[in-house]
Formats: sequence, C-alpha cells, structure tokens
Amino acid sequence: MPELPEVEVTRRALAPYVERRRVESVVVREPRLRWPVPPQLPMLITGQTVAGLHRRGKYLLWTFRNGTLISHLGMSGAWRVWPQRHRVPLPGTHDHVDLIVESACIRLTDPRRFGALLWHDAGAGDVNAHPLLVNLGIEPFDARFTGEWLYRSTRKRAASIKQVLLAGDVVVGVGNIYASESLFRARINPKRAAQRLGQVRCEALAVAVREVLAEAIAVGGSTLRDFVSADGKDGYFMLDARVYGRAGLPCRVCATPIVRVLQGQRATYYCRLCQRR
DNA sequence: AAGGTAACCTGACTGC
DNA sequence: TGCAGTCAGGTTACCT
Repeated sequence: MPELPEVEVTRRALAPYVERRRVESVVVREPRLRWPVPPQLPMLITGQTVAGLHRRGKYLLWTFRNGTLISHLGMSGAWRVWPQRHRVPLPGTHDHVDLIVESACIRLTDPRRFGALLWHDAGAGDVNAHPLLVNLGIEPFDARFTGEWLYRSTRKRAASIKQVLLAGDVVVGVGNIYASESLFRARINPKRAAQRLGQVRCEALAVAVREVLAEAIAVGGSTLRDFVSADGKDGYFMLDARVYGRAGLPCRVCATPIVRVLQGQRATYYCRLCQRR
C-alpha cells in the first residue's frame, strides 16, 4: 500500500508524538513479519528517547542513541497514533506491535505481514550502510535528483523505464501507482527502454516524479488530522489518478481508452496516444 | 552488472 | 451462501 507519500505523511503524523519522547514499553504480539521482529527489541528501546523520526525511501527510521529502529510498511502496513494511551482500542487480529511513547500509543497494523521492524545497533556504524538501505537510489526531493542525473544513471539500463523506476536503485519512493502516474505526466511510454530516453525526456520525468509525489504528500497532509486516531485505512488516501486503475476508461486528456499491461508481473496503466514514445 | 521469477501473506472482489 | 480464482500500493533471494 504505502509508497513514498504515504510513508512521509505517516512520518509527519507520528513525529510530534515520538520525537524527544521516551519509550515506556513495547508490546510485540506477532513477531512474524517479513523477518522476525528482534526478540531483544523491547529491551533495547524501553526507557530510551526517540531522537528523531526520519524517512529514507519507503523506510521509516527511528533514531535512538544506541541505534536505529528500521521500519517498512510493506504492502499493507500502517502506523496509527492513539494520543491517550489509556484510551486505546483492544488490539485486532493484525495489530502486531504497540510502542507506548509517553502518553501515546503508536500501533503497527499489517494484515499481509510484508512489512519489517528491524534494529540496527549504533555499534554497527551508519544505518545507511545497512544491507536494506545501502543500495537505495537518490531521494526524489534531493536537489541532485535532476534530469541530467536520471539520464546518466540509466545509460546501461535495457529494462523498461517503468521497471527501472520501480527498482528503486535510481530514485527511491516511486511505487506501482506513482510510476504509472509519473510516466503519464511526462508523456513517456512505460515500455520504453530506460537507456533510450533522451535528455529532454529524462528532464520531463524527473520533474513529473517530483510533482506527482509532492502533490500526493500535499493531499495526504490534508488528512493528517484524521490520521491520528483514524481507524482502518482512513488515514490513507490517493492522488486522483490520471491512469492508475482506469483500464478501459477514457484518458482525461485525449479520451482514448486507458490500457492495462503487465510488466514484471505488475500492472501498468497508460494512454497509448498521450504516451506514444 | 543487470534482468527475470518465485516467494513471502491476507483480504477483497468476481463469477459460477 | 459457498467456493475457486484473481488481484492488491513491496522487496528480497535466487538463478541466469
């Protein structure tokens, strides 16, 4: 479910409740996520203060003096905030972890359990050297993410531009929805080999990726108030899609029916006319 | 080095 | 109402 915008909106919603606050207790009801939640996690962070809540790609990084809690929401994960720890609903089937942080309860829900909660000890060095983070591409809002940079980093990539966007080793945070949406905005055919994009198209794509993600964050940011204490997936949102999920419906620009194709076992949506090349 | 595929897991939805 | 089949916002491990 969550791509970069959803993770960033989550970060902004949680930050006021966790930054510079002390973890009072940790409850792990179900450790079987993508990898087991480390059994020693409660011991490691109970009594410790969250120095900062950061995002790298789709990962949330909880910084402590003694290490970093790395969290990923997978396909179906969500963190929810219950501001009053004594007024938290009974945990449901998929409420796997609670972090009691001073007055609030921060609860991780993840039906499919593709998410992850891992610990990186400060003694092991910079968290960015962690195997899950070390090969990540550039942040889309980093000033160095430009058309020029996109052009240079795709010269040896024979795969389609859609799949290169999804791979996350060039630019992070673009998931299946926003890959289709960005390519539509840049008027680029998703099947085009990345290495065959010229500088002009790379520039258009860099701009489109940044705009699409920024708009999605803005839309989600407007739901921040509901996010805290929201139940279910009410805290989530989606940018009004131009192509994603609109197979057979008319293109909003030219009315040609949007098509759905498979690329690497994932659905891609695009307009054959607007995105000819 | 880069690319393709299976695998992890549950729930929602469709069609018979 | 039930059952089988399909699909879902992610990513790694493994094999070419």
